[in-house]
Amino acid sequence: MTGIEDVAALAGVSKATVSRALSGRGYVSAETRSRVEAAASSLGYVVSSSASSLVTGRTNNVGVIIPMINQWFFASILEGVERALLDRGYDLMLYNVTKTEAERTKVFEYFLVRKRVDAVIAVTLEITPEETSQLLALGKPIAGIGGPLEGIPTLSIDDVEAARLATEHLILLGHREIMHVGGDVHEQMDFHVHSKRLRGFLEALQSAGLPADEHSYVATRFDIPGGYTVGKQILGDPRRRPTAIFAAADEVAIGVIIAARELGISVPDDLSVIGIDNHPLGAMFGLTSLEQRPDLQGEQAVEWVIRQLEQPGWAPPPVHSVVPARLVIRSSTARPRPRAS
Amino acid sequence: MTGIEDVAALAGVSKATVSRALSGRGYVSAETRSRVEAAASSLGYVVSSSASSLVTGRTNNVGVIIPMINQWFFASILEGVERALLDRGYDLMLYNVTKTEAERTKVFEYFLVRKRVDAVIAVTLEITPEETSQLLALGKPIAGIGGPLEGIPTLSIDDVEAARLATEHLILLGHREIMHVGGDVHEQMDFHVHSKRLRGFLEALQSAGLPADEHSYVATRFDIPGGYTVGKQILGDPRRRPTAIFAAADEVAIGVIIAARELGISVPDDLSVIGIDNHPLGAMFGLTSLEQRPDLQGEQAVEWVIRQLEQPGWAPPPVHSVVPARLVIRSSTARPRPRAS
DNA sequence: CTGAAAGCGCTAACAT
DNA sequence: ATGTTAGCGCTTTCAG
Repeated sequence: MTGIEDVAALAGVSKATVSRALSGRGYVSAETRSRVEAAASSLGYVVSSSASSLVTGRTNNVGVIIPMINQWFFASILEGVERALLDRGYDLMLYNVTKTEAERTKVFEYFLVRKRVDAVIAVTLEITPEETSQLLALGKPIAGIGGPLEGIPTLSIDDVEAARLATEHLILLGHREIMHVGGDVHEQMDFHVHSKRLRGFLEALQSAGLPADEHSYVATRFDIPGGYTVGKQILGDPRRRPTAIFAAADEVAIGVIIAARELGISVPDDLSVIGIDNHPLGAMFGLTSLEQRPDLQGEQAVEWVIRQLEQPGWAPPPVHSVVPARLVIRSSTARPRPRAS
Repeated sequence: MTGIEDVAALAGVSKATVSRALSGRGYVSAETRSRVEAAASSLGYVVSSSASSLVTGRTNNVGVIIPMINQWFFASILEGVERALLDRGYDLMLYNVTKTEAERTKVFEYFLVRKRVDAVIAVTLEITPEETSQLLALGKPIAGIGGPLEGIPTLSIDDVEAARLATEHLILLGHREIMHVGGDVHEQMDFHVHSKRLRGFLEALQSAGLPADEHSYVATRFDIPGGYTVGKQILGDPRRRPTAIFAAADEVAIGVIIAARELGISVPDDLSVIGIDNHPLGAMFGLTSLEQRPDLQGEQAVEWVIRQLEQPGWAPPPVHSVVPARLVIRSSTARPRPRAS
């Protein structure tokens, strides 16, 4: 394996100069630099990251802890993080920590045990206070996405606001019988997403002077089958059927629409459905949705940690800060035509 | 940061002994070992991976190159790979290489440039011969999943056989008008999956003495919307409608079923649909499916590369070897009742 | 079974 | 602007 010494010899300079020329740190004359670069590439030289990490203390790796990969939201975040990281010249170490205790400890051990990452990005991680302090004890930049992590700067959209916007959109279209299909407020891994979206919904109704009771809201699993099941129930009885539904997530909304279509209910003609996320499948179902860009959140988190790495002293926005996603009503997709009023 | 020297001092032994005790390599008396371990954990000592990599030449990292994350098949592989790697004590470096040229070269540069992985797993990577040789030139264990990579041991299911099994299942149930909805044979990133599944389908028909013409097969995009679009076309005309459909992937099958239900066609009563993959959403649509376990392929690939790492001399099965997935007909879900004979 | 010592390949002062 | 030199923290002969 060709090392820095070979390059130095070929270029007729010292190892130090090669290091400076290739890393861009320190003064090197343009002429020398190009000679070194030529030598390096002709030899196919590449720095040994272990050697350079050993002396600099920097690994150029960022660890990502994520609870699942096989769901649109999480996969999107991961894609965004990966893209941003690669772009900035960092590598991504993936830790898919599931709920099982054994795996959790293993991951935390690895992180704490191996000093191989410069920073950590934690995605909707549900962790105990002690796990948090273990993370913090690393003394490395950390950013969270999607769930407030006590003591850790976290990114997420403004759920209350998003829900309110969605609901107001329906109200503006003339709907008065609007129902909310959301997640179970008592669910694990909630991070108050469900309760916040419910709150935004209720606030919007209230502002518009519309009544809200326990029939205005129903909880289900946060995926397509969840929405489907509930959709069949809600829409089965024509007398109780709302004219519009605000689903807390596109996946739920899609389930509802599938159910509706099977029942011969046309969306959006007979029933308006709006969701949050802008899930790619939405287009197929004529779904109106507020755009949440998990990939952008991922990119943002990367910015946060890298900025801390590269300009010491800089600190991300305070704990639990909430960065609103771009909320876009794709009105072209939504043409609700309420029967009521 | 506490180093090996501190541990040695506290345990009253030399650095060398600490190293042996903690790494498990070399002779250390049981008594000494436990003293060292106690010292290490009381100090919260962890080895510096850069230092140890520098001297051993091993990083304990495996690189994974994958073209996309946000799709069931790919995410499943990634989950399987991650699980297996974590289990064996390796870390996973993720490289999501999309089609854009810039990103590709960047990834390949990183791999070639940084010597930070011990092995590489390439998922359905469509690479040029020179990229292949770049990979091979790394001189590190490599395994591919899903697409035959010239010169690289690759895992995939037996597509022809899977398609044949699925089709035979329908034939056995009495169907004679069976249609295949598959991917476009001329598609990029094909790896012959589409043509192989088509071939298996045709062979099954032929063996059963059933006719097959150009109307027996239709190509579409390999996802839910793709299946939906085609479903509407195929099933719209009651006279041409087949009694059964073999979809080349569950996602396509699900699209077809959604279309069928909207048309008032009951699955599986009026129409049998079978797919390949055992996609989790299948259950919601009463879909019969052959089980493909991408996560298991991921785990297998990990075994291959790690085995090469840990027992030099061992070699994985020859190039392009095909490992059949577990093919499970979930007959409980499928109750086709053909109108024809 | 344990210790001493020689690096692994590079970077960062410090000189020049 | 470039060269010299002293390690970074660990593993691994080689002695004992």
